[in-house]
Amino acid sequence: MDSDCQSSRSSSPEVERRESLNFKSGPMFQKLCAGQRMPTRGKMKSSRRENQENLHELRMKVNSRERQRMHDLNQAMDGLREVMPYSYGPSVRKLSKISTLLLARNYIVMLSNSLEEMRKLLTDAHGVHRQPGCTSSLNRPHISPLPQVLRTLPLSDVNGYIGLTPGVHCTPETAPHNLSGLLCPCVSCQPFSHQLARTVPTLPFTSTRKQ
DNA sequence: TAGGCCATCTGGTCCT
DNA sequence: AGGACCAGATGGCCTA
Repeated sequence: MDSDCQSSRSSSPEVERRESLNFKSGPMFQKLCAGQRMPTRGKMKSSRRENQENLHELRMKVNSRERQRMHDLNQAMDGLREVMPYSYGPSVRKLSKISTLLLARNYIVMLSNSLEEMRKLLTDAHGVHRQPGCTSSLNRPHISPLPQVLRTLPLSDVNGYIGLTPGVHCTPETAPHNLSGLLCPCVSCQPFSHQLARTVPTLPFTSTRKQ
């Protein structure tokens, strides 16, 4: 293989099997072969075989690049998982891709809010007046700006920080839910958040679990 | 066993 | 022309 497989499942056997079995019966191969001009009878066999080999080689090259591209994408996804406060711990299953993206989004929102609160506190502390046009909210409940600490906390504490507790059951009637200025991940507030519940059972999103 | 997640292949489209 | 990107299809693995 031209690259190491980063996933838990080895890709090599699958790749070899598919590339050897599928290609020559595949639609692309058949189409391309059908489109070839027939050489003179004497050279027909060797020429056709050459074409097939070239096409096969080309296909293998394209497949390999695509595989590498997806591996790079997965590596980036792993990098994202590493900086998420939820994603480590022996008892926590690896986040799915969709869960990673949704949680990352919420995490960014959370950090942004923390930053805004921090700015507000600093502004208040130093008696600096707001600039015209500043939209920082004044009536939002206080959020402790402790993202560094957050990363070392147990999951339950993190949940508490972002306003989610096990036992909170969101309903469509009460949406949008107030999570201290954060985006609630329940199905009522976010269309795709239900996937979190299924893939991350240790997170307190069980109220959105699909039955 | 059904459904979710994933890796891979493939063909099309866009870009350089 | 060749490579990157994308989305659909397919099949394997895993879990509830």
